[in-house]
Amino acid sequence: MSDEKRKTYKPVPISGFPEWLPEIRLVEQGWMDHIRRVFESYGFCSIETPSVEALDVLRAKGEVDKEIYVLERLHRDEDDDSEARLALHFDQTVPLARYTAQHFNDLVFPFKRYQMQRVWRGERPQLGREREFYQCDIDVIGVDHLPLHFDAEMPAVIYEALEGLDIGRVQIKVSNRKILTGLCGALGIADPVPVTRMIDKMDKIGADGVREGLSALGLSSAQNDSLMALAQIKTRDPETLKARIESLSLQGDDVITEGVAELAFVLEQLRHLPDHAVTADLSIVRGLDYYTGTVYETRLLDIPAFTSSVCSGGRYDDLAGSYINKHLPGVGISIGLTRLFAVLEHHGHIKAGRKSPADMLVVLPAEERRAAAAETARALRARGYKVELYHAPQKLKKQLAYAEKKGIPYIWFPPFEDGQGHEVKYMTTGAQITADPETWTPES
RNA sequence: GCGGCCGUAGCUCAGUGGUAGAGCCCUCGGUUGUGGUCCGAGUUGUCGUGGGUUCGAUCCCCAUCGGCCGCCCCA
Repeated sequence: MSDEKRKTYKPVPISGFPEWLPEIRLVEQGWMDHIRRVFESYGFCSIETPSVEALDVLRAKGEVDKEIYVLERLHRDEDDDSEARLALHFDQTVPLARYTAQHFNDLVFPFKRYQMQRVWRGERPQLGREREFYQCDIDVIGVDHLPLHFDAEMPAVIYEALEGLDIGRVQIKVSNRKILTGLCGALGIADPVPVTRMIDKMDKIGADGVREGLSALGLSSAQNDSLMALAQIKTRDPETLKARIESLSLQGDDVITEGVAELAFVLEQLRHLPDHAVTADLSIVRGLDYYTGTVYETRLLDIPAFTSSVCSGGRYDDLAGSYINKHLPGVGISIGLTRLFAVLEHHGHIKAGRKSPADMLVVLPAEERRAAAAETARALRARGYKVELYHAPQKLKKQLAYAEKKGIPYIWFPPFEDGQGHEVKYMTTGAQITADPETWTPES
């Protein structure tokens, strides 16, 4: 190295592409492990699809409005069209559709799978809105028919997954699109999309805001009143739900009746969850156009700073119609893991873990003792501990400070001289006792 | 894609028309086999980039890039 200062690129974070320090990553990893365990406990199997799909596949469902990252080889021959254009997937539903169609004959239906992968969207980054983020999806796909039972299983799974993350009380809001779209039809509203989108903002801009918005869309005050009366229904009791819909005098519309029955069934199946955990909320619609029945959204009740949904999904009539000539209805829900994690981290709700996964640091007393210390470390590892052997025979002050900074809770002292025994030090209390690497277990 | 705010050490920020500081962090030391506290010493910046005004700009003006927030949409 010369005296002259080397030229360096200033390292800067890439906006929208989050990364964590080890002590935060440890927590995120713990979350993923927990979520995975819950998913598997309900029998969902894991699949992983490539980061990329053919661009045509991603666009097959008509969602061209998504900002898609296209993959390009630097040395691609300009005229070479032999390779399909690839792009990073923006969700896990489209890849699932392609996957299901492709492996249709080898899959067992109803196909229950989970998928925890990164997805990419080129939208403007903001807090809780990244360009690269993890989604944890569960979906169930049926052939021709999919029992409503699964619509009720989704919130049950998600409640368990989120409830174990130490993020306070979680509430899953459930609705059924048939009710609101049925009402739009009954009211003679030609294009229900802008109307439902406005109603979906209830949480954000309030009832008055929605009412104004609906008027601005050109609805009559009678239409407005009907919609608002419906959209403000919020209950977790199926009987109350039915009663309140009946009081709106909407009988006779088959679509609405069907939607109410489905939603009531879902609520009924979720009675085992705590009171706060589930509610029907008729203002929930979801933006995605392919949802046809049950829809979900999730709120954190104890963290007011977190206003957006951390987990949402719904039922769709036909998952893979673009890829296979079969009728495959499904229902799915997705945890926006990175959004959830990043926002909570930003607001100081994530308690940092340790900077190292190691349970203990084995001290290296002197170079001549390295072989013996390494043997001690192996013995402890063989008993299931995560063990780091200090790398150099430096002053103990340095070795202990190293362990302290990394948050390693136990220091193991192998013999410094022949004939001596082992000792272990508890960093939390400072206590140090003699111990045998073959039998020692930490006092709880 | 549209609108607003902001760009000074790794981080949080102060500061002045005459080429810069604090706290935290980091490194080393306070002798002989033991961390966290305390004390002492030390390193770090093209003051986002380019141009203009000026004898002189980090500070004034213009542009540009970048970041953050809101909207759209959504996890």
